[in-house]
Amino acid sequence: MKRVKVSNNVIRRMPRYLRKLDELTEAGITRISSFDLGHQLGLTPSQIRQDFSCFGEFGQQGYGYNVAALREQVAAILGMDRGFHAVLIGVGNIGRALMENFCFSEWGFHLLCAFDIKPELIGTELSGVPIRDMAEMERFLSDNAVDVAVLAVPKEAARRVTERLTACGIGAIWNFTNVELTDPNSNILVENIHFSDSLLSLSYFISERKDEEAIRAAKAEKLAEADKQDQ
Amino acid sequence: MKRVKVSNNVIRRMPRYLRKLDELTEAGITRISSFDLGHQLGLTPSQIRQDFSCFGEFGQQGYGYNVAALREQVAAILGMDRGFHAVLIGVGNIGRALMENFCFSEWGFHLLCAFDIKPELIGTELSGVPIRDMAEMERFLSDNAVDVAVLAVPKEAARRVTERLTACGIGAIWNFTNVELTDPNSNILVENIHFSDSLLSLSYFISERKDEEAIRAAKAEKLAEADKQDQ
DNA sequence: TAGATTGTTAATCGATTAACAATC
DNA sequence: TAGATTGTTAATCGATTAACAATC
Repeated sequence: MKRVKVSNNVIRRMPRYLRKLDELTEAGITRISSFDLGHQLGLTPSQIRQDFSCFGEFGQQGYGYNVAALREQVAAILGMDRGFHAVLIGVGNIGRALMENFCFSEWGFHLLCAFDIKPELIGTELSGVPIRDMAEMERFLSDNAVDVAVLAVPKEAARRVTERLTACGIGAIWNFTNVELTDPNSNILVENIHFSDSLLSLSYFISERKDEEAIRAAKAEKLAEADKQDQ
Repeated sequence: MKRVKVSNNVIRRMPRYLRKLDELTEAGITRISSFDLGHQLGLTPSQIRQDFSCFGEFGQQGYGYNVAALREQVAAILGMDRGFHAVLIGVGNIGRALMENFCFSEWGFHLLCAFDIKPELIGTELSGVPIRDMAEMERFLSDNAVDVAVLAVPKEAARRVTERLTACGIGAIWNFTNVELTDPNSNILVENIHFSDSLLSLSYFISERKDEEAIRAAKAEKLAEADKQDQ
């Protein structure tokens, strides 16, 4: 597989391709053209072909793409076959929801264990994943090759825990706290799930639409009034 | 406030500005230049100024931006002062986590109620929010002005519930299911929280970095070998 | 006033789209 | 073979960056 520098936009589209390809597989569809795939995702055929061509030649002239083969290629591009190791920090509501509902292995990850400070949780298991004492985190991280720390601690603890993780030399953080961890000096990879950013973007779009509707309504009313005066 | 067509990228940066401005406020900082703000967010001063200039003139030559005033402008841009109404569909782990931990009102939203099908939940409250029977959803939506449905049902139910919501004429969905709801025919606003997309993007970046490291290591080894043969 | 910093126009850069030869 | 559709090159479009006059 090619690995040239690929733009962020392309990379962010890859998981969507994966999801769509899985959906097609489930629907029993075995081949698809860039035209149809683009149509289903709201993208142009050109973009589909450009995106995949960043990584190799996965299609066939006159045929299109084989769904199963393309799915495997996308999975490989995303690193789903690498078996990365993750640990979860913080077994609050979000942490528990992740352990109980989010299937790490479906995406190629192994969740080794979780950490928390609550004594009643320490030593127990959830969905087969052991919960350890937060105090043992450093030791565990030095004894085990861990690729990602899933950060699900309360807001107030976010920075302190991040410092500890950085000190351990962790390479990546999947950040569920509403704290901006991005640090220009650090080269740790941070991927954020910012619920509030997402909701506020939606809030913007709803506002925009309401304003547009209000303008349309005002125009319509003005028109109706003008009509009435004309008569 | 201006409301010209603003690009998606600009809008997605607004919530980050809001967060940073809140952080500055908490730290007691009352003014900031585009240079400093950009530095703290990893953006150029030009971009900061361009972004805000989409909505008006919020700064002052020779001074910069007043943190509190800018924060209020950004909040208004995002529609945080509009008091949008939301309902939650599905009180599983994610739904419960949202009710217990996510402060809708902090972002200007009112969570009116939640819906579920489990009899033991119906009629109870969580964080002061009543849980109703899913069967009453249509009636509730026609009796109340609801701007957003927060979709947190199991994967299998996602499409069916979306159809019901669309039939009710709901304007926006905040989608926590791992299902691609985007429908080219519908003009419903959909904002996705796709955990797996986020993790897979991170997976890509980790893979990329590991590959780069492997290449570097291979080069170093080759060099060392060449050196040994030279001696 | 002098220094700082904005808002905006112009220049650059990068991403998307279109076009088409290659070929299954 | 003819039709379909790729991969890639060139053209277009849009977003970011740089520059600078305006002005606090």
